[in-house]
Amino acid sequence: MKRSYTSCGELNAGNIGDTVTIKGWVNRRRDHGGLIFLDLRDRYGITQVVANPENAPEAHRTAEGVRGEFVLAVTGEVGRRPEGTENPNMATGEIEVVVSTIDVLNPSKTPPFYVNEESDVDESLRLRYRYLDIRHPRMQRNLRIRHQAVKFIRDYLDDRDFLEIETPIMVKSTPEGARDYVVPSRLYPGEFYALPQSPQQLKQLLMISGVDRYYQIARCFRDEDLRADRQPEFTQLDLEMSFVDREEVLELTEGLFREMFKQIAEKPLQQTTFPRMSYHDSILRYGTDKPDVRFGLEISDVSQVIQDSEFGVFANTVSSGGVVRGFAIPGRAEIPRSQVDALTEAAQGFGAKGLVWIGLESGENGLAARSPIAKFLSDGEVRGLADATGASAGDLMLFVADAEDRAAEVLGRLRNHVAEQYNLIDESVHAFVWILDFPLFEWDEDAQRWDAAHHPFTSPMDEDIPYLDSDPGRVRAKSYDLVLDGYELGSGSIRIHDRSIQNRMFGLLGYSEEQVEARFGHLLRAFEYGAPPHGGIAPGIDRTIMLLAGEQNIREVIAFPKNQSGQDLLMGAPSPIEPEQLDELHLQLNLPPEPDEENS
RNA sequence: GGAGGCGUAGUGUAGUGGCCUAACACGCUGCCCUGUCAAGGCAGAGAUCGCGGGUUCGAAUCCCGUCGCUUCCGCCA
Repeated sequence: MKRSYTSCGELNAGNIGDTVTIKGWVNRRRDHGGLIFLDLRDRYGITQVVANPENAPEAHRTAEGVRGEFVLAVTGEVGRRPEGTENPNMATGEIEVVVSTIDVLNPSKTPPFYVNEESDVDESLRLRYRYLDIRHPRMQRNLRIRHQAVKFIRDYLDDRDFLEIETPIMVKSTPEGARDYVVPSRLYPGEFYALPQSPQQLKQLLMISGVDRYYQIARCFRDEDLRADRQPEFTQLDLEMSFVDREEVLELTEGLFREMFKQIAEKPLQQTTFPRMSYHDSILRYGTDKPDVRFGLEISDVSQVIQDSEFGVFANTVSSGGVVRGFAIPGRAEIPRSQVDALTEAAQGFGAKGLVWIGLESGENGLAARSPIAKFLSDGEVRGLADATGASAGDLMLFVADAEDRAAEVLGRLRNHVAEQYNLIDESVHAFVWILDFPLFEWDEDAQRWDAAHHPFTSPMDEDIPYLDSDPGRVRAKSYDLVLDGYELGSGSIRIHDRSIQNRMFGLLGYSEEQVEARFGHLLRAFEYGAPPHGGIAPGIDRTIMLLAGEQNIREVIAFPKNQSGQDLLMGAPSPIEPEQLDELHLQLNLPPEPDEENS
């Protein structure tokens, strides 16, 4: 149904002569003593209103008392602005509403920050007054993009026979994974519901239920510390399909994201067919399982090249089982000392023992090295390093010698750091990439046992099943991560539907039969009644929208987010509850001691 | 839990040992002003420089502690 009044964005020259009523907030007021101009703002735009004391003395008197953010209903005739006073910067700049009456629907206090311009205001203040912050075009746009993306997802999946099904928010606590948020039970003293970390088990049950293609825009909860891309409650596109292999999940997901970005994103995709990379390759070439492939600086292993080097650090690292890896920065051979020091410091901050740099110059016999370790390097080694990293004269090579996983991590982070530092990221595109063939298990050093890398229902690759008992670290999973611009958007896998393999998984993870029964009994019983092969994925909605909107922080695409300390500054949560509420829930508080206030 | 950055009128910033009785812009209040659109002009109010302690003849400025925000590490099957 059309609204009964006119919005602030729709009037144009075609409406000249119409009598209209527009409603909205006062964006700006310009008082000329005689004429008063008011810019009225709503979601759809801004329209100039002019109050003339000669035509409408009463309305003019009202306009004198109006201030920013007052809510008005203005009635008047749409007029063409006088020759020479049109504003080409405004969508409605050809016209104005010549006031006959102004109705102040509500006054406003002076806002604590500017609503009529974008400025870099302290985020706590924005969050405390989020309802004012959301009046900004930036937030309006972000929330609109979010709506469009979610609507696109629903339409796309609806076209492909998916059913959207809601699963409970109050579920059962499982000690797996992240810390649970829990809800005390009034009816069962001492017992608790948990909020879902994801609807993982429920969607698998829906597959057994014959739903066959399920999705949900699912709210998930994890009681872990926050980051720029992590909130304690967040939204996933949770989806699952029956009778599919990995390829079908990848194709469905890839199609969805490709079309969604084509329709909504402002930037094109670097490649419309998402590149695929094994976990192993990603760690080797990018030092991370969520590579940003919008820039080069690819990492190479040069251990073979310098294993016999006279430079002891290199040779010794390799002979003791470590690696030497590095990458080249094009055109930076002449790097000043201060920048070398800064890079070294950064690398050490990432966990490196040190950083070797080699500037390549053209010399008499080909390449010459400018480096503190130049005197230890043969011409052949310099050439070998250049070949391995793809460097040529004028480029700067950086190397780290360490244990394999440490070297990979340091270089991965250094690669991102350098790209940012030297502006090497192609910000004009989005780059998706699939990371495949993750290991099924990770070794938990603290607990001295194998842990599920994804979750315990992830299927091993068929050809790796023989190594389940003999060499668990070698077993690859039928799992996959969708990565965009260096952010992990989501993970998925083909699940185990074979009870005997599931039992072997639990055995390897060190669960006793009692633990298995207590945690997963319901799911395993369901698997005994005809579970179809199935698999799915769960991309994060907030991160996707963040990247679609070009934001650096998911709080910018969430209407009412928590701050980094996990507080809702607008509502004031968390907060104490009444003793009566505690009693009803059979709870007693066991608070940490108050900090000593004697010295304050 | 750890590391870095930040904290000065309502907002954004300047000021890094005395010239600070803390400056500038916007906002706010009052007056003037009939074609502005970041309107303009004049006048004015508004800050115990996050908080506490210390060094010093003297601290927004240096030191110590503490609190808040933020980014990262740990954590996030």
